[in-house]
Formats: sequence, C-alpha cells, structure tokens
Amino acid sequence: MRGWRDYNQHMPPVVFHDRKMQDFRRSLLWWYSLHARDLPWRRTRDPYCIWISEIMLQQTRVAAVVERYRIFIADFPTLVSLALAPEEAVLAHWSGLGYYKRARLLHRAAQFVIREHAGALPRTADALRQLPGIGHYTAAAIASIAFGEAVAVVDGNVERVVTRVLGATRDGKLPTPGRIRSAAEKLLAKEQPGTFNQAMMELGATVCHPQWPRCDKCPVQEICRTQGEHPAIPRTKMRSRQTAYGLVRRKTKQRGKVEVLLQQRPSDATQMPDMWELPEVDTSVVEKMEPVLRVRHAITQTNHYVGVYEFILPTKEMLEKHPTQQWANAERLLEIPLTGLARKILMRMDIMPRPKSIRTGHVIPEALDPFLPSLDAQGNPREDEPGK
DNA sequence: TAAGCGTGGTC
DNA sequence: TGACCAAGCTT
Repeated sequence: MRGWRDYNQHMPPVVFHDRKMQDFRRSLLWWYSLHARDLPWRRTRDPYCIWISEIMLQQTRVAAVVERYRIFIADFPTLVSLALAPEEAVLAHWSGLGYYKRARLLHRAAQFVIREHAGALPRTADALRQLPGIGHYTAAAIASIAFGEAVAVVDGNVERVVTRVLGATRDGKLPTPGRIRSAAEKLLAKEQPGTFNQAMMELGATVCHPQWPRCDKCPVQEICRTQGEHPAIPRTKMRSRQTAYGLVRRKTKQRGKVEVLLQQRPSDATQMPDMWELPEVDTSVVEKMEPVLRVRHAITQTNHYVGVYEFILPTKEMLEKHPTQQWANAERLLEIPLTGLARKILMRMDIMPRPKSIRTGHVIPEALDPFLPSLDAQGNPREDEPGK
C-alpha cells in the first residue's frame, strides 16, 4: 500500500456532478494537447507496439524505457517476429530493464496470440486480460489506446490523481480502490478514452507528483478537493551490502578477439533465473586489491556497493563454484541475457558495444515515423483506426 | 491477500 | 550513504 493512502485528510466528501466532470475532461484534454511528452509509443497506433510499450512501462520509468523500446521494436517489429524469436533473444533485449518475467510472459503471449488468435491481438480489455503478463491495467491501456474501447485505466498515477481530486470522505477516510475505479470510469472521456487515459497518467507523472505536486501548473486545480495534499512517506528499511565481482578477460589467438568469463544463474534462482553475470568473488579474496570499478546497484530493498576486481586467470573459486560458465565474445554481449549489474559493469568498462539495434541493416519500423501509415498485427496498413 | 520480482535517477 | 519509487503482474 502506498504511504500517502494512509494519510487522514479531514475534508468533506466531494460529489462530482456531470457539469463538473465535463469541466474536468475538457481542462485535462486541453492541457494534454499542449503538454504531452513526445514519446515513441505515442507516434504509433500499431497495437503490437503499444502492447510492448505497456509491458515495458510496468513499474518502470519512462526515461528507462524510451531507448529500450526503440531497439526492441527495431529488432522485433511485428508480433510474428517476436513469437518466432528464441526466448534468449527476447531476454537479451530486456537486460537492465528488470522484472524479467515480463519478457518471458510477453514472449509466451505472442506465441499464444499466433496460435489462438491467428496472430491478431485481441481488441477488448476482457480478451486481452487472458494473455500472460496482461493484468487489469495493461488490458485497459491497450484496449483504450490501440482500439478505442471506453475503459478507464487505473495505475499508480491515476490512483493518486483521483484520490487527491476526490479528497477524503466525511469520516476522514481516503477513497477505497473500488471508489477510485468507479470515479475513474465516470470521469473517462468516452469519445477518446485512449487520449484521456494517457492524459490522466501524464498529469500524475509530470504535475501531480507524489511528493511535490505542482498545483500551480495543474489544469484541474479548481476542481481538486485537496490541492495536492499528501502525507509524509513512511520509511522502508533499505539495506546496503558490499559485494565483489571478478572480471576475467582473455584475448583469443585468432584475430585478437576479447572474451569475458560469464556464468549463468541457476534456473531455480528467485531473482533473474538463467541470466548471465560476472562471477561473484568473496570479499575476503579481494581485500588487498584495488577495484577497477566501483558501482552502486540497487536491487529491491538493497543498495549493493559493488567492487569489480580484475583477474588475469579465473580463480579456483570461480572455476569450482559454478558449473555453467562460458567465455563470451565481447562484441556479442548484447545478444546475451545479462543481469542489469553485469550489463552496467561491462558497459562502464567499455567492454560491451553501445546498445543499438542488435540486428543490423533493419528498416526502421513505423513506430518511429508518424507520417507512415500504421500497420496492424499482420503488417497490413490499417484503415479502421479509432480517431486520435 | 500480500509477498516477491529489478533497476536507475535523484535527493 | 540510505532511501524513495515508476504506465503492475503472478502466485
């Protein structure tokens, strides 16, 4: 539960009349038309591309997604291309984004759509909800944005915006999830649900900020009951931990290719199963060594303060501890499902190529160019698009 | 129902 | 350095 929900605001209940809701919609949509960020998935109406963006955006900041989305779409431009790709390739594209199960479920869902829906993404929230990795939010987002269905999305942003706009009930209780959902549904601009939903989320992300609401910039300030009041955030217990990883490089005799020693995490690991990483070494082993790199790496509730230590040869510990080790060609590291930490280290050490489309010579898909006609799931130009 | 799943920017 | 938390879903 989010901390600000616990706040007791002693405000009278607010009743939204039709007139007030109409004002809200109009103000919000006008504001959005002026202030919407130019994001790559807003330049397409291809349901497949919108689906990819929504999965990537789950619990992930827009800034982290933008470039990864571009590369993903460039390398898997259609639902079919995704379904046919090996899971490993999909995971490699997800490296550093976190929540890797999203990528596995996305891949499975693409194959499911090919098998059960003849390759066309379902067009309603209810049907989309049946796909792996698609819950209430994502189903509503795809259905409204890509297919124009009048369903409201309720994500963290909408929840916060609606809670603040409504204010607390007479006895000081904040709106329940059910009340928030029903308010969002009533508020929804039925004639352009996709735009309205994105506008609500945009407002939450850029103006109705959790900690520093910028009410002076808010298009619905006059309608808002609380003027962005918010509680003190309760602290979570964050831990920090020192860890050490070994970097072992070698040059092959032929052509002087650089290779790096990697190991694969066990399939039954709770975090990042089957992903590849640098060998972890005991901190006692590196006590007297100077790290070649220090990085902070946050995983859930732990800040890892990581030292990277270079070894000329694999240590006995490295060789004995893990069965699945491999020398990886540095030039092909983008093709390997690396953990975020391994990726970060190999990037900062300039061992890995810069991230870019992993396939070369690929035609930039229409997702990047608003002037090209959008395509449906089969790759045909769409004519039955809902209005924007 | 609530815990578990990743990460990076930022304060 | 420690802490917050973002366009959630699955089990």
